[in-house]
Amino acid sequence: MIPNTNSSYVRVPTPVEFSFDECLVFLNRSLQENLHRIQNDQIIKLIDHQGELILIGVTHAEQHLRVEFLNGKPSEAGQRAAAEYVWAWFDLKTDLVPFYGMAADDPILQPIVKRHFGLRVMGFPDLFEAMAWAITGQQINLTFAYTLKKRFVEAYGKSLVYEGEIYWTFPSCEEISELKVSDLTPMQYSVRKVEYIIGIAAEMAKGNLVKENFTDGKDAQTVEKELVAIRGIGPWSANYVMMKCLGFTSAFPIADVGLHNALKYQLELEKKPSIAEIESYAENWKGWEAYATFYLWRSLYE
DNA sequence: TGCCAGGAAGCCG
DNA sequence: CGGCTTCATGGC
Repeated sequence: MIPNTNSSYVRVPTPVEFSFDECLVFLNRSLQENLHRIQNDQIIKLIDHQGELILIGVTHAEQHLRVEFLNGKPSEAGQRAAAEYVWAWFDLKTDLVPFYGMAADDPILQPIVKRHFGLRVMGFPDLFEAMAWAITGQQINLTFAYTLKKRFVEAYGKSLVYEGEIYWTFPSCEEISELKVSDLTPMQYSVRKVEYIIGIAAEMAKGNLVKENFTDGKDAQTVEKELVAIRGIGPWSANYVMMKCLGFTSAFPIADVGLHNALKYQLELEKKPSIAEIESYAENWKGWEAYATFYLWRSLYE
């Protein structure tokens, strides 16, 4: 191996309301996760910036994340892209003070927020990844969803070996747009999910579907409507993508089974709450439904 | 072993 | 618009 003598890094400032450990718990939730690896409190992840493969090692230091470049110093644009990726990944742009102010008086959220202070909505900066993962996870258990993602990534993603371990990028929309349905069904994706994913990849590859279209100041209702118009994206997926990729703290995947189970356990209910009951609980969460949901999900894997 | 899983489309009235 | 059916297969 060629020794990396020109070690370099960038810093990404973190707010006070930030807990690296809480974010790590989330990133560690599946043993099948192959888009990052965590060892010794360092997150290692491969990023594809316009064809430039950048392997980053993220650690936490005083009031910042240190983003180290492990496979050589990237271009200036690559360094900037890596910093922006981390910024979006940990949702560092959101000021959580008002959320915590609201949650302090909320009977459901108060204990969870206290226990997991500093947890951020861990996101998907890449729109194609967010949409493809949402579709993959529809109606199947998370363990199986991770199995499917692992097969998908290892068939069509780019990879790089570093210190004996292999790191992957999520497949690009350009590559997936050229696939046939029969390329993916052997992985045990359903035919319909493959149609959805390839269809979305094709629209993105043609430039008809871009993240900036949804982050240019449109209100949440408009964005949700535009997303739901896309085949394969229903209300749950639209709100999931808005929450995890587009930065809407008001996004609310209210039909989510995990959310229902979290509320059931949290409130010690006999059965899962109805949508109407959830709407009632959520009246207090206005503007922060995404964070309420993410913290409730967190409460499921203590 | 049968019900459940981080749903959505398509059809019908 | 609201309800019902189909898809599809692993996990536990």
